[in-house]
Amino acid sequence: MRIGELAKRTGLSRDAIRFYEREGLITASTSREASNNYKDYPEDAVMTLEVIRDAQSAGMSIADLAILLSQLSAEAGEDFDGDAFLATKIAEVEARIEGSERFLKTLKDTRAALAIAPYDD
Amino acid sequence: MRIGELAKRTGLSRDAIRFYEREGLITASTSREASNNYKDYPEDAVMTLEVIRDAQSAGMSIADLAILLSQLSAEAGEDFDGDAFLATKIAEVEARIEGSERFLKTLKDTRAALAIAPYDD
DNA sequence: TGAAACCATGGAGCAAAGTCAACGGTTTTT
DNA sequence: AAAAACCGTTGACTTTGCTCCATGGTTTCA
Repeated sequence: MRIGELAKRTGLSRDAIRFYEREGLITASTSREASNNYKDYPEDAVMTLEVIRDAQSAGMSIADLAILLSQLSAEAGEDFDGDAFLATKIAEVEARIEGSERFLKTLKDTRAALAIAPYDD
Repeated sequence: MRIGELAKRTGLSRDAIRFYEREGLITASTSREASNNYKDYPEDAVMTLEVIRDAQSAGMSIADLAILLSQLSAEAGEDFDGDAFLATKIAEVEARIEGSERFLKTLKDTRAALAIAPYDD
C-alpha cells in the first residue's frame, strides 16, 4: 500500500511514517514496478506501527525500537544476545508501569479530595 | 535543605532540580538568613520530586505537571475547573498504561519465542 | 484536460527536557 | 589558610522525535 493509506489506517502522519522508515523501523519496497517511484508498504507495516505506538507509551526510544524490531523478526538462535536486551527492556517497562500506576493513584486521590468539598469557602 | 542534599536524596541532578524550580514545580525560600544566597528546599520537595518522577513515567509533560501540582496543593473548591483537567489526565494515563501493557506482552512473547529454540540452526 | 490530490527527497526548524560551561561567591575540609 | 567542594545565575548547547517547506514528478477526479 502507499503511504497515504498507511497514514490513514494508523492515524500517523506521513512525515512520521517516513521518519520511522529512515530509522529502519519499517521497510518499503521502492523499485517495484519501476514506473513511478512510489514506495510500497507491506500490509504488516500497520501492525508494526501499532507496536511502535504502544512501545512509545511504554517509553521506548526509537533507537531501542530499531533493535527490538530486529529481534521480533529474528530467527530463533541468532548469535547476538537478544535475551539480555529483552530482559532489560522488560524490567524497564515494568518499572514504568509501576510508576505510572502510582501516579494514577495520586491523580485519583487528588480528584477525590477536590470532589469532597468543592465549594466550602 | 540545600540543593546538594536534595539531589542526593532523589537521585536527580542539581541542574534538573533547578530546572523544575524554574518551571514552578517546586519552590525554595531564598532570602532566609540573608547571609549567603543559598536556597533552602523544604522537606516535602523530596516527595514532590518523587511524584514528578512517577508522572514522567506516565508521560506527563512539565507543563501539565505545573498545573497538576497546583491542583494537588489546592484548597478544595477553587473556581478553576480542576476536575475536568484531572479527568482528562486520568484517562490519558490509563491509556498509556494499557499501551505499555500490550507492549510488555509483546516483549515477553518475543523473549519466549527466542528462548524456545535458541540454537537450532 | 486540467485541477486537485498524492508521492519522494532534502533540509531547515521546533518543542521538550534537560545538560554543560563559565563566572564569582560561600562553606567545608585538611 | 589553602584547597576542595558546594552554591547561584546566565546562557549556550544537546538530544529526541518529529513537523514544515520547497521542489518536482505522478495519479486521480471532475
